[in-house]
Formats: sequence, structure tokens, C-alpha cells
Amino acid sequence: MDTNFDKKIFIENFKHSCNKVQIKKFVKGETVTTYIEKRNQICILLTGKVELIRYDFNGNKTIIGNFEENDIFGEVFYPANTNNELFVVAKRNSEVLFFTYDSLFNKCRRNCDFHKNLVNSLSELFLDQIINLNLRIELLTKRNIRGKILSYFDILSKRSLHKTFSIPFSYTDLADFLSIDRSAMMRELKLLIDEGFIKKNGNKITLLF
Amino acid sequence: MDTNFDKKIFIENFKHSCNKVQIKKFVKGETVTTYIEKRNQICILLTGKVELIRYDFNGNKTIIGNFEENDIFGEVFYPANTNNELFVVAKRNSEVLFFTYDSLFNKCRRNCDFHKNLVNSLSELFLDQIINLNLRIELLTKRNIRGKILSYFDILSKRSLHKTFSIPFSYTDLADFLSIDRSAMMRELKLLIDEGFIKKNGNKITLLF
DNA sequence: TCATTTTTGTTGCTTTTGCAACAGTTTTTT
DNA sequence: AAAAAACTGTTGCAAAAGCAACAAAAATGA
Repeated sequence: MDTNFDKKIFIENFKHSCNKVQIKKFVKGETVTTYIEKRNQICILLTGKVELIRYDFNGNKTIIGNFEENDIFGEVFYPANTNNELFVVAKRNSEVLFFTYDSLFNKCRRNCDFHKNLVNSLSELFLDQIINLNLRIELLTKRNIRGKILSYFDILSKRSLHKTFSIPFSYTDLADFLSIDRSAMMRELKLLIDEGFIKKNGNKITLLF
Repeated sequence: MDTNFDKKIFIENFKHSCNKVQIKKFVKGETVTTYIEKRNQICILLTGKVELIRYDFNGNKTIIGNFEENDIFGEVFYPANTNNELFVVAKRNSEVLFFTYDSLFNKCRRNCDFHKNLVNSLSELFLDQIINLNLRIELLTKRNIRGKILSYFDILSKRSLHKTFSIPFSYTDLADFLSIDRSAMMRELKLLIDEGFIKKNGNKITLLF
């Protein structure tokens, strides 16, 4: 990927120069936004950590997405008439930049600098998002719990460039993220340890293959 | 979504004016491209139908994505070091436009018109793709076969604006797309029929709720 | 610092899903 | 038009995953 694009700098410019955007702060546990009303909202997480969550009628929680600094999310990425109530909750104190997709194509009051590269940058941000979603699909299409776990660990390992890495979730949330039962996941983790595929120490995992 | 953007016209302009792109034709069954080498390739399907496929070591086939006219796909959407061999196969005779992400940010020989709206259009195309991927994740995170089937049918129903719609797959492929066992899926379909939730006639489904 | 809440680890049991296999259809190819 | 290939529908059985429940550990927060 084009690594000479600096997302952070882009976002800083964006934030200070443009009257088309808003910034809000949220404390842990607060609801950042819901995906009910269609307003083509896009959000960029400036600091903190948020989760996109769905509860189904059985009360099963699914973590549809988890976002970290500079990630992009928002209701614009979901089709209008889904009958799902999705909401975004701050996992930590967070700072979020809000705007609407349409507003990007109008000039702002100060006709500010960021417009020059905005759409370029937007497609770059979108591209990152697509890559993340494809990774997620990669996991979810694995046919069994072992496959899902190992795929995810593989991604984490490659991302950290080490065989040892820490899981950015509690195990409870990891299960929700992989869309599997927690106890079944724990059982499978134990099997993976017993069979010598991985080592586990708290939330640190080491791949032994 | 912004519906006044006409993807088709954009693609037509693109195709005729720009020397940065290539068009190739494929007959049914041919491999369109593989996602092995990293070259930031982007493909737009002009006509036909293609599938993005993964086979795992057990020989399980998974349809990672299925693309129709004007859809966008390509290895640029996958991170560099996945150890998966993904390939794109034509399900019907197809026509595909190829380019690389990087090439978009250079001017082409004739400095052609499409550059004006190119990045805008690109982000629009990316946005469509994100919406599709989110729908896919929506399905895949459902905890059981019934949930997956009903979610998918719900999408098809909303897309067609009718309670009756046809499935754009064979049942064999549908199972691969939902990442479930075919016979288990057939069993579940039968249950759904017996319990009065759906009607089924060939590849036409009617929702009764 | 103590009480409360959340998370982890574990297990027996039940339900769901996958696998294998095969016969009958339909579609495609020659 | 016949042969081959792919798809559909079905089933019994085996394996995997989900559920429920609980104790212990850790984290949170008043």
C-alpha cells in the first residue's frame, strides 16, 4: 500500500480548518452514535477505542467492528433499510470527528486547505476500511472455531511482526468479535495449547508454528 | 446514498479515454486474476459475473465474494502478506477493466476527461464496496444457519422490493457463499418451509413474514 | 481498601452442524 | 440426441459448537 500518505497529518488539517466537521468527546461506556437514521454520517476516531455492536433478539451481542485511532466508521457504510439497530459505544474515553459524506463535496467557509487532497484521502481511508473488512470476512468464512482463532492470530502476528502478540480484546469480547461462543472458544484455545500450536499467557499469545 | 452519480457513464468514459487502463475478455470458467503478487491491482467488472474464491487445505471452497456488473474487486483490497491463494474466476463470459491504484494519481497520455471526477468516483465505488462488505459481515456474524439464510433472504427481498425474489446462485454456491454445509442448509430450508416461514419454487423464494 | 462487577476457566449435557453417500433432476457438452 | 457433468434433495451418523452454570481471579470504582 501507498505508505507515504500520512493519515494523521491529513486528519489534523481536516480538524482545524474546516467548518463542515464537528468534534465530540465521549467517556467510556457512552454511546457515540447509532445507525438508525439515514444521514450519511461518517466518523473518524481521533483518539480512544470504540465498538460497533449489534444485539439480536436472543440478547446475543456481536461486535460487528472494533475501531482504533484513525479508523473510519459511520452509518453511511450501511444500506438504508437494514432492520438492525447498530450502535457505536466508546470502550475508552474517545474523541470523534463527525461529518456527512455529502458535505465533503461542498466548499467550507474558509475554503480550507484540506479540500485539495480530501477526496484522495477519503478514498485512501475507504481503501483501508475495505482491507479491514476483507480481513474480517476472511476470519468469519472459516468453517470452524479453530480456523477462526488461528486466522485471527495469524493477522495479529503479521501485524505485530512477531510470533508473540497481545490480543486487543478481552476473551469475552474476542468471542463476540469472532462470532462464536465464549466457552467453546476457551475449550478450543486449551486444545490448541495442549496440541502445541500456541502458548498463552494472559492476553499474550505465541504462535509455535 | 448519492444516486445522481452514474457509475455506468463514468466507466464508459474511463474506458475509452484513458491509456492507463486495460480491458480484457474472459470466457466462462477462465481465471481472471489471482491475488498472489502485490501490484495494487483494481478491477472493474464491465459485463458478466465473476467469483472470488478460496480453497482451504481440506478442499473446502468458499466464495469470498461474488461480483456483478460495475462491481469493483482486486488484490489492492487485500493486505500484502495473507497466506491465502485467492482467485477470481469468470462464472459467465465477462469483460473486465484493469488498472492499478497508483496509476490513478498520474495523468494519462491524453490527459483525459475522466480525471476530473476520478477520485470522487473512486471513493463512490469504494463506498459501494464497503456497503457490500458490511452486508456480507452482517450475514456471516449470524450465529446459526437459519440466521444466515434469513438475513440473506432479507437483503435480497429488500433489494428487489418484493417478498418474492430469485437467488442469484445455485444452492451449492449459496452454501459456499454463506460459508455453511450445503446439506445442512438444505435441511434448514426444508424446516423453514415446514414451519411456514418461506415458500420455495426452484430458485425463487417467497418470504411469508 | 473493601465491595461489586466483570472476566476467565472449566465441565456435562443438548443441539446444531458437518460429513458421506446416493438417487433423481437438470444442465451442459459433444 | 446421447453422454457427461453439475446440481438438488435427502438421510443416518459423527463431530463440533452452543448453552448453562459455577467457582476463582482480576479489574473497577465508591
